[in-house]
Amino acid sequence: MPSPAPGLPEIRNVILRGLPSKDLAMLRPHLHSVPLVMRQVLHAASAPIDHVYFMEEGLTSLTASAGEAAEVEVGLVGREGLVGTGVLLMTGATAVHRAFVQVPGSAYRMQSGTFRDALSQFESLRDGCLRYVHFMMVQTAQCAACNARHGLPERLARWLLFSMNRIESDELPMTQEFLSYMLGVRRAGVSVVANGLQSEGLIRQSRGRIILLDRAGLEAKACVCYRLVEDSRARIMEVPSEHKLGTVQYGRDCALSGIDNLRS
Amino acid sequence: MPSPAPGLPEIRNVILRGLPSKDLAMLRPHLHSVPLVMRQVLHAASAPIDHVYFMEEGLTSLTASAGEAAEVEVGLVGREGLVGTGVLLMTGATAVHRAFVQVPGSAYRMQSGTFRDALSQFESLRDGCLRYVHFMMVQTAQCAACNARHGLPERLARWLLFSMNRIESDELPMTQEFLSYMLGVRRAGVSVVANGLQSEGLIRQSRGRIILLDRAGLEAKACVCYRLVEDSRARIMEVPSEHKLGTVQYGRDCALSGIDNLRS
DNA sequence: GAAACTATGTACAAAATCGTTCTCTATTAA
DNA sequence: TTAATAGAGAACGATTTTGTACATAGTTTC
Repeated sequence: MPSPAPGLPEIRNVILRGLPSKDLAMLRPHLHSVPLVMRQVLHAASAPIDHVYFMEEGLTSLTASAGEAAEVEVGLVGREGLVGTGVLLMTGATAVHRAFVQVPGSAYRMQSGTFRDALSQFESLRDGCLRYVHFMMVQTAQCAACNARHGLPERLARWLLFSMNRIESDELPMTQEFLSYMLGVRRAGVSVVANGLQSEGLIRQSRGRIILLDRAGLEAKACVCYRLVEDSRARIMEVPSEHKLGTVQYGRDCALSGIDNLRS
Repeated sequence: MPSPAPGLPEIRNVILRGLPSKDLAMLRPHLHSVPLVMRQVLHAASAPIDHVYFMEEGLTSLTASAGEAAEVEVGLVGREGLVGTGVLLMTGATAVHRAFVQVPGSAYRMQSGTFRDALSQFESLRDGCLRYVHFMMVQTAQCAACNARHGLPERLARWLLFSMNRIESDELPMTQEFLSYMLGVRRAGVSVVANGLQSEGLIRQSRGRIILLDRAGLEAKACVCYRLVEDSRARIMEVPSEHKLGTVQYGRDCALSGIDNLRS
């Protein structure tokens, strides 16, 4: 990891890290670091988006409504991304989805108006954000295909791996109840499948926590969607311009911190 | 319908119609009208996109791969849209999906390089296209949610209505085989459900053709997803600037041509 | 007009998922 | 310490979807 500029906290967000330092310096005064607390709603569905959030840590979930009290997840945002993409795409945009915090963390927040001004001024920012929109489309589309064709075990494995990659941890603070909600299935169904994974030694669960024990094993359980989306992320988001700050590739050959003392 | 400028064919594409006539005139030399033939592939998955297509007539389907010979539809493009959105979002973009022609028609084609140049020159074009990307995200996300939560009958009804709206016709040239492919389900399943709809008098089928008999009835069968996506399309794509050319709102209260002589 | 092909209708057992309900246990609150 | 609550495991039949197979009816080809 490169050390931060003196006096300034290090930036972890992949989009911001991809900006030329000159541009970043000019944007900096408008980026306010805010904590993200559990269940916090960053924007509601069909409501105006008043801030965008460059994720620094934690995990945010985007959901679409499938009728009465049935929300299904259509995207996950970690430090590679931005919550509030609607602002990029349309003046006075109201949100397509609901965005809420799944795993607490922090983000750099910017007012939507300021963000729009910044977009027209900085090509680097525009490029980085549009690139991220591209990735989000891949993610959502693959989610659609996966929901149509793949069984619960494969989808659950995919979701666990993808989420853990987003927060760069082998431990996921998440109840089965919530998981079922995100996948659009029954809670009891998740219970059965998760137990299967546990008895195969791939994960370990305890009330509201899921711990990865065997990454390779879980990847073998997941459907191709996992690999497709992760590879897309690497291709789309890990651009040459980020080289100067170093690159992180998770999920392929990068050992995550702490994986060893969790094994067994 | 407004009459076209003398000597020029009328433009039907919603994005192009939304452009100021001055901008459109400058783009015109780079827009080449091309026919779209059945099953034509406009771009393959993970291949470079060399042209973008502003749809004029017909229907193009975007699919994502869910493994071995399993493609699932994640979006439909009619004359409201553009095929090749990847070019907007990323320099040297390779396609996320496969795009192929479901219902023959025509489009205005433009070279990707030219399109990129045009985007940086014309704010109106950039706005219109990004707006469309926004709608595509809504569509794909709703598809993901729908695939997760809703049963085959609802999804089939949704698909039929949405497709017919896209081509502005009550008749859809489409086999059950193909339908099943798009929805990611068994062909026999579609057969049973479609028969149900037919015996309820909502549609009529004959080899490779589906005819809408009772729009209101079919809308009642469809899940909320249909309404959500159509409403989004109206909100996002039917912008004030299109007023000067007249606006079309399908699916809500607009009687489609020929609906009467098909009834009964 | 016969043959070949394509699209559709139908059937049946196997599997997956669902909705529901009931425990049991770990954690939290009083 | 006790009571209340939330998370997880398990069981039930009901429903949906699957995989597979075969029959029938339009359509095209020769």
